[in-house]
Amino acid sequence: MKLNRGFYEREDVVQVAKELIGKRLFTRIDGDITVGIITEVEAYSGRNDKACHANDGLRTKRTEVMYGQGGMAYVYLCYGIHQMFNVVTNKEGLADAVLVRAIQPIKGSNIMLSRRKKDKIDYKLSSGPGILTQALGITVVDHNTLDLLGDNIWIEAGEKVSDEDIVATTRIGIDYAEEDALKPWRFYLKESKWISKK
DNA sequence: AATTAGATGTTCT
DNA sequence: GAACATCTAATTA
Repeated sequence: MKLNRGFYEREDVVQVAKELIGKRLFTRIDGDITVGIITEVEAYSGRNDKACHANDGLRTKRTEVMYGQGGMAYVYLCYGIHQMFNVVTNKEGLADAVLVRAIQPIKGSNIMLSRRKKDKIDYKLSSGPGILTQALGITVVDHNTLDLLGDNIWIEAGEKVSDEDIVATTRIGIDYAEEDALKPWRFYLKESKWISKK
């Protein structure tokens, strides 16, 4: 069962981010379906969060998707090389998003291996924001602004995860965000090996 | 094991 | 022109 619109449209991004841990992320590209369990995420808020691209009402071509309704995909290019996949949350006009940073492959790992040009299945296959998109075949041109209730990319419920199994810590790569860099808005599965960084 | 350099496009100064 | 929600391979210890 796909997660419904109401899941994404809730007000508290941090809560949505935490609940995305353990969910299953699907992509279907040219008929090939690949699936991974979400093991690591970060929350970004459009208000009072200097780390967010759309902080303080900043509206550009790139950030426009985040102002749309919850449940859309925000994919952007980072450092000119890596594509990053985010889930847009909150209602229209409020630019919040959750960055998916790592997944554990559960279906189509052979396809992921060939997309990543690897021959071994380990955490380097899909743990890290720039490489999980490679593994799942997510790109800016194909997936930015797509609806996660559609048939190309979507999220379904998975195993139940309790709060004690989730670690909350600071986000990565956002030192420029001053005091907001200290927010414990990164979440990951405590016992999982599929984590970009402990 | 830890650090460094290089790749490279979009956005903002 | 600088900074950036990063990854990899090469170098140093």
